[in-house]
Amino acid sequence: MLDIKAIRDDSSAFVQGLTRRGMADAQAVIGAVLEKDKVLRDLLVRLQNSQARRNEASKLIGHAKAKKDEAQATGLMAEVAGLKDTIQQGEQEQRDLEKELRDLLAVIPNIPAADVPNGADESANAPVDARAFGKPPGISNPKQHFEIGEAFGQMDFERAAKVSGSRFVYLKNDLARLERALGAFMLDTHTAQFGYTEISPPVLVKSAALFGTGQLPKFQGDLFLTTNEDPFWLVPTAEVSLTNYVADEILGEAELPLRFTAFTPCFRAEAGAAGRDTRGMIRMHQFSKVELVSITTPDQSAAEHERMTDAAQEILKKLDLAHRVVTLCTGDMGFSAIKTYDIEVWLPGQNAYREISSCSNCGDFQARRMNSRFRNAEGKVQGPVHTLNGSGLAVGRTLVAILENYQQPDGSVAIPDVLQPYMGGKKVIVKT
RNA sequence: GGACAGGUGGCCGAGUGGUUGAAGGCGCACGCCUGGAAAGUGUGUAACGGUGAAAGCCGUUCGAGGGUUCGAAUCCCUCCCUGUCCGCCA
Repeated sequence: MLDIKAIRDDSSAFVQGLTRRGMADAQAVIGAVLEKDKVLRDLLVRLQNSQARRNEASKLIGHAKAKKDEAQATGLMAEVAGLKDTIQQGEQEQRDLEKELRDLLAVIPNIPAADVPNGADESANAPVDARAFGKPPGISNPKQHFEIGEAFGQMDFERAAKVSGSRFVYLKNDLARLERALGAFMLDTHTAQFGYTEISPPVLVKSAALFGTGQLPKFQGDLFLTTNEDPFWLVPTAEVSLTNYVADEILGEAELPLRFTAFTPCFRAEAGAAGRDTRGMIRMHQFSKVELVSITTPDQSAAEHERMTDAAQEILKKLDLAHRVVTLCTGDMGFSAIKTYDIEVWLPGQNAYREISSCSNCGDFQARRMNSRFRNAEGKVQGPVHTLNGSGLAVGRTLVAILENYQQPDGSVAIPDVLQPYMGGKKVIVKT
């Protein structure tokens, strides 16, 4: 949620920021917000004057009654009775206007940071050369991960389709264990090396949580919703559960930054993705992911963003997987972000770099929606915190990357050194 | 799911219709006291919004939303949450 006061102070900066994102009618959108805000504030001045007079008169009534001055009390009571309708009407109008203003603001995306490159789509994303790691391995006639997994008899899309439909998979045996190993390895790295606190969070959440992180109300179509009387949403990412942990709270500055990590399933409807990545495990309705979330003060968030990206990259480095990092351009960023790094891992089977992590600084955008603030050592409330989230990493896609990058000429797949302890010492995966 | 009991400031806790935004305590901040500290003692200590150059003034908020009343933390209705017991259950 954008800050209405900041919009009032410098609306052109917001028009400019939204235009950079590719919003064609940014001027009109901000104009509508300002107009609604003006109507609301005009109402508040009138309403509050009436309320002040009512309060004053009511106090006088109390005094008059105490002094047994019934005549004065009766006169004042008549006056307040006259104000009653005006006030009740005004209060209703206030509620309506506040909701209308909130509804307008709720669907406006965050403003990109100054150092985010302009652009309409992923072709304008900017490589971060200093973060690039490794070289694509020279594998002749590389197989795709699903060819390898199916040949092993450990990756079964057909049975998954029978039971659940498309975009689901059964992993079996060593591949099932590999998923669990990756989750444990990632959690261990983030907790031990980067100070994240391991969390096992809810994966069914209320609407308010999804509003807080920005998935609702605009992106309802990407989500699954249960059908019971008080429905739940299935989280599309643990970002929702981890970030909303601090919703409606005022945190002490001394306890910041908070760093949370969790290994959870994620659920995405993938509406609008028909025909994309239809084969294999790249795009599923259900997948597992290790998520990173940081809650910081405003002055820490930019540095924390770099640190979080380091943590995510560290996993790929330990696995010795070639990857590159791009800064998403204004047109390719998510709704809540002010700046995003995507980490793209090399997939020999696809002969391409594919996204395996996305690390975003959301500034105060989510904090404002969640009502998460912090106070300084003196106890003074300082305003909204900053929130960041990143994949550290997408476990399904990491498994894909391992299969494709570690495939051997004999059809087996070597297990990266750092994972062998998690695989009971096993060094290689073969057909079972 | 059923039956009770509750939801008040950073925390605990008083408060059943009229200077109560809220006693008291804890915590915290500053001062006094002390060689220094503890103890003791004094003062201060909510958020959000409107208005204003500022000081300030005003409004809203006692789980949420409605209602009664001239006036609601206090009375009524609906909902949510927490605790305890029972039932069910991984």
